[in-house]
Amino acid sequence: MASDTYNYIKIEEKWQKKWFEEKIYLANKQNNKKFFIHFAYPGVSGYLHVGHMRGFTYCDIIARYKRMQKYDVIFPAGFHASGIPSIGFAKKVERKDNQTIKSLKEYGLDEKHIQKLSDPNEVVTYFAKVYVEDYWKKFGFLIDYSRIMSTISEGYKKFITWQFLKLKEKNLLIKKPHFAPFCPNCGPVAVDKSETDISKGGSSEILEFTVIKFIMTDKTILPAATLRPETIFGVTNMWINPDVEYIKAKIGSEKWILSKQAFEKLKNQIDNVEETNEKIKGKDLIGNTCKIPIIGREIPLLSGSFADPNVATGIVMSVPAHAPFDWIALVESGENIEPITIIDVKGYGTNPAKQECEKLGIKSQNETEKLDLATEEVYKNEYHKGYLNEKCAKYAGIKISDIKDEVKNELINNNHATLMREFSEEVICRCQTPVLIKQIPDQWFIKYSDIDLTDQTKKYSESMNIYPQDYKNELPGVLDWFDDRACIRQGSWLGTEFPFKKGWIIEPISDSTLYPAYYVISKYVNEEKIKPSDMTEQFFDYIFLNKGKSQKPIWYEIKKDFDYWYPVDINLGGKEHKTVHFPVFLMNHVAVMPKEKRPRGIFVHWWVTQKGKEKISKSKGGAEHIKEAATKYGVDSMRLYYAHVGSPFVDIEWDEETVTKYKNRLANIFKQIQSFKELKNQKNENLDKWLRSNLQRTIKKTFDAFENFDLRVATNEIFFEMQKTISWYIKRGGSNKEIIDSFVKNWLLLMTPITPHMSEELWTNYAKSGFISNEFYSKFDETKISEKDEIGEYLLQGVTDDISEILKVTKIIPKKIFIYTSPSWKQKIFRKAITLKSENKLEMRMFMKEIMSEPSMKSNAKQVSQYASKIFGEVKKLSESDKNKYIAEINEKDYLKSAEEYLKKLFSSEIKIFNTDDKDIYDPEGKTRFAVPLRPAIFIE
RNA sequence: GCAGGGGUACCCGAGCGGUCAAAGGGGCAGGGCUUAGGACCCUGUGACGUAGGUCUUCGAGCGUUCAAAUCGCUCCCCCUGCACCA
Repeated sequence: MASDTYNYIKIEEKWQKKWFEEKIYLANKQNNKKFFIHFAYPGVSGYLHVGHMRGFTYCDIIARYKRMQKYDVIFPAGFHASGIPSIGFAKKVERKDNQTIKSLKEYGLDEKHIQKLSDPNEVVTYFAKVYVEDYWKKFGFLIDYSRIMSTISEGYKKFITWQFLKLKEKNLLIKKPHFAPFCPNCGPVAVDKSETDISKGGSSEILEFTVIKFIMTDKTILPAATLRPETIFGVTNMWINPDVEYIKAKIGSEKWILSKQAFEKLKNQIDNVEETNEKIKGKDLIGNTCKIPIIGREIPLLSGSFADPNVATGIVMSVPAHAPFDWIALVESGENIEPITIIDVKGYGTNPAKQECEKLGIKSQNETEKLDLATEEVYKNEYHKGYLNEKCAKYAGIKISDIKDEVKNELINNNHATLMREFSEEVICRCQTPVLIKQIPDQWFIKYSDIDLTDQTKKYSESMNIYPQDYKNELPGVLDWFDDRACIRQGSWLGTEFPFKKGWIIEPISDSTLYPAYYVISKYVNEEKIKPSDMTEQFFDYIFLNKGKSQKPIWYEIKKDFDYWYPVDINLGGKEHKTVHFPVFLMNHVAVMPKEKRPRGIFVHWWVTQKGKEKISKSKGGAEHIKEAATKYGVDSMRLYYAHVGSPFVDIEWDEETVTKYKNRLANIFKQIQSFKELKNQKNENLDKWLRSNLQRTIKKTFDAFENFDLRVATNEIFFEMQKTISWYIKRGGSNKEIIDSFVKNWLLLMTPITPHMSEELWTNYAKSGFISNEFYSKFDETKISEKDEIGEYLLQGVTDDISEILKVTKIIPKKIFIYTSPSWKQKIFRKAITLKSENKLEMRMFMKEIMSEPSMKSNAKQVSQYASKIFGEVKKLSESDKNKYIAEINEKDYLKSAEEYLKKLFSSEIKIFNTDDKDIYDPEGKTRFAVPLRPAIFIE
């Protein structure tokens, strides 16, 4: 294979081997300025796909850029192994889940190894290796691999234990009852969109019903569950499903009638619940009456088939004036009951429910879809615009949005009601059992609602570098909204035992808030310079809080490290972390760490999705294995793809063809750079200076973009603009070895953070020694900027465009092209105007006077005044950069002459270049009069 | 309802007061290279135009400005989170 072919597989392997053998990734204290970057470590839940690599790649790009800017970069990584994912994975292996076994086999594991993975700890060990070897190293990441850690390691657990001791000290651990999803079979489960624990209902939410105790004549309680307790004043009747067999239960000292299903749920939520053997058919209840608590009004029990025994208590209170379901059921029942309107809303008459039903043409309680719509509409209007009316006694005149909780609390406080939690949709556990909501009487929480903590964090976040800006603006709101978080779980979870309650495990969000600090220590643990058993409270207090004294020399060494590297400069994570991980990351730092150790920056990136904005997933295809993709497209191509295909702050769609295009582009650049070797060395003063100048401008632009973590802009400059620039230079006939060399050298340096492997290869080809990854950037050199030559090329570009345009329109095949640059008097006038404008003194009368004061102008007064007035308006509109262009002293004729050969070739025509001031100009059509500065006149024959 | 983000040429997407008929891809059309190959290169791709021009366009409509895709207001539509919905 020829050396100029882009054999990315070989190249990537070769350089990774070298980097990792020489451990160039180690964080060293050398330059006295440091940069700490890390990504939100991944959970260990199985093989990752190409989407995950986006954020990791951003991190490596930034880290590599910073190290080339002479920062001591520390870029550590680890695994979030706590929680259930790895247990879930092990369980799947144990029960021989087809998908799982298949994927493991595809990855090349043998039976024996697969068997081992029924142990969660083995799962973590295995995937930790896959992540490091097959993902991170394959992508050439200069992660400090000496610091790799996992959240279930002994050392880490010590660290988390310490953190919770500190939280307790600060009174940020509190105890209160909690209601959590629970599977009777498997214990606690997490209900979230990823559905790791469950097989159905991931988007379900926990609703809080108020169960109002209606009293029957024999004192039995008829508990009606509602989300709108304030409507109690408008209740006209109850709905009982005639086809359901209800049961009687003892709740405390009370006797309740409710559905069997409701009872099963309540058993987990309320104490002293006991089933009796008594049952009663729904239809037997109908016809009885009961009393509304507080109000005492007596109401009938009617037949309502829509009362679902699976929802809440199975018994529904009827508010026909405000609930469309109730209204329609009432109409259908044929009962002569008058709805009671208790909420006045602008835009509604006396019966909002009826009104909405009529609007939507609802005729029957079976039209649930329409009824849901109507309900939503009524509620929306009432909640925001409604006031309780005079029928609501002391609550009259109060806005619904303000009253809701008040009514609820009064009912509860007077034992007229209680609460019941219920999922908004059915949730089924992985084991196929329905998930319930269970009360945990004294759950521990981290008190994120703490006002002082919240305020401090909000205030601090203002001083941080947060990307994108939108998130920075959003963050204070998120911090306010963030409520206490239950921080321990009981069940089969991996993690650290909670120091204040035996057998309970700290849950995974709470154990990953301060973890970047542990990267400083993990190195010493990995190297066995300190044993987890030595990592006591005093140890961490000393390292992190500067409390107490160093008890061993190694303590001092670690502390020096911590003080050098900490705080975090950038914590980078996907948008899913915006409302969970990042807020707790900040709040814990603010709560526990000294002020100067608080994080300095957060970078949020969006996702890689599949076509149609679907979240990438294996079942829907497109989730290419990272290892395969790396072979298919090349790692550098993928890095370039991530960096360039979209802004970091939008979702991008994974598209194989697009990745292929990037691969081709890289191959082109690779070949192009190789081809420069064959150029003959030849100078071309103007052009050379132009290239040199352009290079510096690009460097400036690229650095600026990188400094703002504007990776896409930087990448665009490097891989698109720079290629255009050098192509133009070559096309124009540029061939100066020294200049090209310097351009290429800088180009390769700039490319390195994004496509490090290719850069290394070309760097060696260019007979440079050492790793380009270890090189430093040279500073932007303003002295190499040559405005004149930049303008010259701008002029030339304009001339060629104009000629092309003329040729296109006239369809002439040119024999001779005449170019006339503008006469000096026009240039003078133009410059004059610009100067005056810059001084803010451009005014017509003065302008003319000043021009005419020159004798040479007077002799040409007519043309001069014509031109001056024409230019007057134009100059007023000029932008700053245009002004610079026009004011520069450039000999247009000479510049164009230097490009004569190029023009000749380009148009296959003879080229004649004149200045309008020249004598004996050939100008049969008097085109010279059109010549203006930087816009020569053209005549073609 | 609250909060946030959007609507840009055939498509994806950048731009976010003048350098914008609007980057960059892709698609399409033509040409080149060639073992005429889905690789690569060049040209074109709003309309009109036999001289470098003119006209119309950045969801819709008003407005601010010498100047608006870019700023303000109103409206329509899409997405995300939260709230809410027996």
